[in-house]
Amino acid sequence: MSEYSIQNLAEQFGVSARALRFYEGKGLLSPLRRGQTRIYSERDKTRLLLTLRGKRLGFTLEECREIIDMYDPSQTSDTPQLLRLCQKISQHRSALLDKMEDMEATLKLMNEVEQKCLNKLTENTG
Amino acid sequence: MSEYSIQNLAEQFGVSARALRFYEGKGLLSPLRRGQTRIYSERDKTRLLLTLRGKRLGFTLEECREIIDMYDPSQTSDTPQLLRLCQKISQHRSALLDKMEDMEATLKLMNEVEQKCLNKLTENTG
DNA sequence: ACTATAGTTGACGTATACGTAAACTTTAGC
DNA sequence: GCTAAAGTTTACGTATACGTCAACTATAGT
Repeated sequence: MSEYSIQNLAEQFGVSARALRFYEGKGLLSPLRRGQTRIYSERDKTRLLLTLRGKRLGFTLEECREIIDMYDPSQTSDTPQLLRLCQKISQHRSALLDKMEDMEATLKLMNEVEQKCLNKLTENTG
Repeated sequence: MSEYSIQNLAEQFGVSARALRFYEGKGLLSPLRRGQTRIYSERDKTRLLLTLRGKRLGFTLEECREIIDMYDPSQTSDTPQLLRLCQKISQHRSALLDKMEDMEATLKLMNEVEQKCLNKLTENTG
């Protein structure tokens, strides 16, 4: 049950088959082939989820790939590689926390404007 | 003190003058002119801040403009317009909260991978 | 008056992220 | 065996967000 056709996977995530092939070209997905036909696995599905999530957060596909490759259970036991991984995680977390601040600031502003808006509306009615 | 040249404003935000002109073409900024020369005000500065913040969150410039125009103290007292504003705020807040969920999920994943990474490192050392 | 500096308007170039059409192959159903 | 559906590659097209000249103007300093 962990095999998906290109159309199936595309529909599951609401993207086009073209997009999946494009992501493959960018190294984000690497489906097996039955003949020429692409066969997507659970791993591909997970990576697609992370890709789209990253996109929504404003990361480029290249950045998504970097992050996702990092998190992929490639399972290195090599100490220097593990250290580099920890470093990269720190970097990406900083980037995310920065975005988080942007979001909180934006939400705060939204709430303020909404309050002003509601106040005016009650003025109009009252 | 609330006037800035194009270079000055660009440097304050770490963007190019070209970008500021581009944003102007997109309706995000609307500096006054002294002759042909652009003079940026505090309002422009604020809108630029919001623009860059929106960009970092993955909004297009067009979306940024929509949001920022909305929040700009144009101060409508017109009831139907105020109601539309409230609606739009709700929409944008939903979009933001979705992004927030993406971020939290990503942070959670980061922490998990980091933990695994640290565990392996202690294994290697121990 | 001369030059350096900053600014202006085109206009073309570029990277990202796909869309879309063309031409062909493979697979499934009748 | 034939057709329709789904898949493939190749290649050009498009929207976004600027970068990068080019050619000209305007202003400040010596």
